[in-house]
Amino acid sequence: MSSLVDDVIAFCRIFSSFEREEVCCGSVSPAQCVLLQTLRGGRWDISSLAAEARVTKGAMTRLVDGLEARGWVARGKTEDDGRRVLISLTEEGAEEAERLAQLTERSIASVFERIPRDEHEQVARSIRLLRRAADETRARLDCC
Amino acid sequence: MSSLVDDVIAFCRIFSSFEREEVCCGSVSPAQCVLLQTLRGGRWDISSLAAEARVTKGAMTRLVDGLEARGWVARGKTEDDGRRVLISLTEEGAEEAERLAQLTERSIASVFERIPRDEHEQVARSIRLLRRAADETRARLDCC
DNA sequence: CCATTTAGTTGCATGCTTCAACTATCGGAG
DNA sequence: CTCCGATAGTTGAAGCATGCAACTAAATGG
Repeated sequence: MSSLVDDVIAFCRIFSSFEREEVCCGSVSPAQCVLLQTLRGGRWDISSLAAEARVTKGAMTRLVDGLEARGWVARGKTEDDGRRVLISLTEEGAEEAERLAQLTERSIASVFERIPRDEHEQVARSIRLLRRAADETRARLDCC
Repeated sequence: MSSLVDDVIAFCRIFSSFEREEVCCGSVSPAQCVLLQTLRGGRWDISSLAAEARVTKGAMTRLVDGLEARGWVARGKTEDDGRRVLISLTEEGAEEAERLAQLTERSIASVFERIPRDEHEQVARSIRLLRRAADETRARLDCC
């Protein structure tokens, strides 16, 4: 029972170190990497991005500043609400996000290669269950 | 196929945010939390701790400084090599590490509660496979 | 005995984060 | 319509983590 906890912790920490060393390596910070991935889904405003990443609006403003300075994202205004700022990927930003996504995918694939092929389906299913459960748990926390 | 990658990424990121918000919350930084857990296994020297955590020796020196200032770890010398510094938990440090470990365990348990009971065994097995595969992948990286 | 390597520390620069104060805008009550 | 409170975002100050490079102390080997 306790070994399960150890395994979850160990796996997540190793995955984080892969992210730092293989994906972000040199080019971007882990936080910027996550942000670029998030923006692949479309336009977001600062507050939503901050909530998604679980940081303050101030921190998100500066993360966006960093990506904007590199020409990877652009700030845009909405017509209906002059306060909101919509962040979107530039063409270069989309390319960089795609590159980082491929590195991440390759990193995870190299882990899966070390798992017997006949286990893959079950492992994928388990991860999906875990992800959903974690999403629900996190949502519950937000309302308390 | 791509959804598997998304699920792994999402789960690990949510777990990281749990670690930050529920476990370390207020008391210690995530890095210090990990370090305390590592030290539950016995004495380590700075270089080994740095390698384990994948940071430079300088960064590890300062992490240890922080824990030492709070009275949670102690620096000790070895008899055979005057350069090495052995870090060990103090009694208070061991208590804090235990407290953090329990918080982590509770956090993971609350995720598992949202997974059907008859899936638990399979999920635990999958996580163990993933952890081992990630360990091996990481070890392979070290030698390149 | 001296040169080289190894363990650890420290100065400096950079980046992420929070908190709190601040600006600009929106929306509703009167 | 006007004013007040709420909301979106930015900014300044401070704290912490980290890498790099220079440095000290100790071990190792020729």
